[in-house]
Amino acid sequence: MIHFAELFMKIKQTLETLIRQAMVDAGIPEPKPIVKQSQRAEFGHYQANGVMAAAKQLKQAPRDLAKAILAMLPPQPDFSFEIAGPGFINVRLSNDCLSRALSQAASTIALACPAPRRIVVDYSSPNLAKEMHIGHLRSTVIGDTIVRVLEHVGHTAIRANHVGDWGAQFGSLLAYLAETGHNESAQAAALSDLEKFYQAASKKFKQDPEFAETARGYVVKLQAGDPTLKQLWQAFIATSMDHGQAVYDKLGITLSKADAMPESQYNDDLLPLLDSLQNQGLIERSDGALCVFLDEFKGKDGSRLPAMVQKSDGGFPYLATDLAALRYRYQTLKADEALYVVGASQQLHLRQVFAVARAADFIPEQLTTRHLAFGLVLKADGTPFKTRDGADVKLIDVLNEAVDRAKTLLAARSEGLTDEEQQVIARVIGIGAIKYAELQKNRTTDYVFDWDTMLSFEGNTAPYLQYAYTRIRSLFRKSGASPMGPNSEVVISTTEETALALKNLQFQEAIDTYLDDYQANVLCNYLFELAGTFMTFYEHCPILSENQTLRSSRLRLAELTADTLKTGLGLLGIETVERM
RNA sequence: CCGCUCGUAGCUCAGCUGGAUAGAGCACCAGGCUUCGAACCUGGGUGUCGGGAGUUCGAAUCUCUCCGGGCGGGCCA
Repeated sequence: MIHFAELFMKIKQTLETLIRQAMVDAGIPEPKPIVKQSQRAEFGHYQANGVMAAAKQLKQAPRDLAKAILAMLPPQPDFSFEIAGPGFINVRLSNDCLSRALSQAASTIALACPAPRRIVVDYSSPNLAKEMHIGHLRSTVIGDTIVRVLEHVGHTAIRANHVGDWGAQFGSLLAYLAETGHNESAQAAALSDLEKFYQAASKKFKQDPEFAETARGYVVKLQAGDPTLKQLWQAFIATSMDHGQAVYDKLGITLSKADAMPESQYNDDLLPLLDSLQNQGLIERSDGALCVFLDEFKGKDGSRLPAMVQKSDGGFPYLATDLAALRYRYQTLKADEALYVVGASQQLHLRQVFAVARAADFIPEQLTTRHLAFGLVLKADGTPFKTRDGADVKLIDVLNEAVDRAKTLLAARSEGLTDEEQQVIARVIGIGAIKYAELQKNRTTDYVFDWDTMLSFEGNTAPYLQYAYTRIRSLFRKSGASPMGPNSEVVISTTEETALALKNLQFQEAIDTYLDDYQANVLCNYLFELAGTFMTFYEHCPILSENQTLRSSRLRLAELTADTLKTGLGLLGIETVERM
């Protein structure tokens, strides 16, 4: 008999353990059961694929070995096993087992994490002095999902917003303002004005070598602590941070100003860091700059790839800052793990950061570092997402458009909603659609941003999931039923009920799979399947017209589904509404 | 030239610690609302899994090679 309190939503693990033991008992030295959810209903609910490989090793007939393994299993009233094909073991859970698992389930909330870790998640990381643009969407949304899930399963997630407040871009901005006499007005300027200055400045930086030289001088002056420049700079930062927070609030991102760990905060660490590298003999002067050359970045032809830690003019490139930041994550934040939600274009850079930090012993072996890369945001025609004149699309404009579009669609479909309700619902749907469209695709590839797809309200979209949720809520409104609660009985007789019960019980497995590689599409697909399974159940299984036992059982099944949907969407940072 | 990454249905994408007949959504076609919300459900798929070779009982998945796209490769970040 299975102890549900322990195995609830850990079906796969339970089977894995069970079958592994049976394989050992059947004389297999190092068994790999390879338990997976079955792809087809005819192959049961789960299948173990490991018998064939083991049979090969032992030089036995696979089906005979499968039979021997099953013979080693203690009696299993909850599972039925079947040998199929060349030697698969197909497993089916009994309806009674599913029913008991659900009846004893307090909710679909995950179990406590057995080994909590401190995990720093670097995400969003906008450059200050500019408005946030569409390019910041991916890191922000992907990263926010990661911290939500980590916290959900009991880890300590430390949000790290590595905002760019300190570098050459500020040098050219300050130089430009000084040259054009805009210093006074810039002090009080809105961010959009600052951005214009910034664009003009970076254009000049590229075209005018003399100006570029001046700009670099300003960086050095700023880094040396020039009071006038510093005051101006602080005004820029404050304006930018306000803007950033407004975008986060609108997008429903859990970042706050307190999570900002700006580049400038590592300013005082850079020289000591350089010293440390020097003392360890890792530094080499090359063309006037200080570089670290590691063997692992050597080309086949012997060419060496430098990791530059100080420029020839004495300034520090971002590698130096990122090294200091990584060391800070270990020394000060006491991280067990550092995740970087940063674009794929930074792959080489981050590999260098990790490698140099390890070579210099800034971080210990057991601290795991991971670059969670993602691709670009493209338009439907496959070109980068820019305005017609090639400028970055402002993130706040995208969010507003999403809400506007959702409101239009809502007005055409919904009845009986007040303007105020429509406003709220349009925000939840519009923002949810953007986030879901982003998360639903594989993180690593480029992503096509398409309004019509994400807001079509059909197919694998946030509105479909939100709609499934409102249907369940409506059921409870309609019936006047009070919440069923954890101990209400679930009876399962139809295939639709079996499917829905099983799906609900697989929530934790979806989360586990997500945590392997932080691919949110795993969670999205799970929720989409859950919603689809519910819709099928809903169409085929009458609820309110049934007798008391069946009625409350099915209401409970619906309620559990609503809980799972709401929790799951919540992990993706997507809200639900009672009606839409 | 070197490195990383991707190439799966008309389109957007899953599947990749090797497993059964490669799956979804969109679009398209045909059905289903006097009954719990039809933003839904049911049925309809002849795909060189970029090409080739290799490893294996078995390859979309692993290895090699070629082709094609994207992104990187010392003084921007």
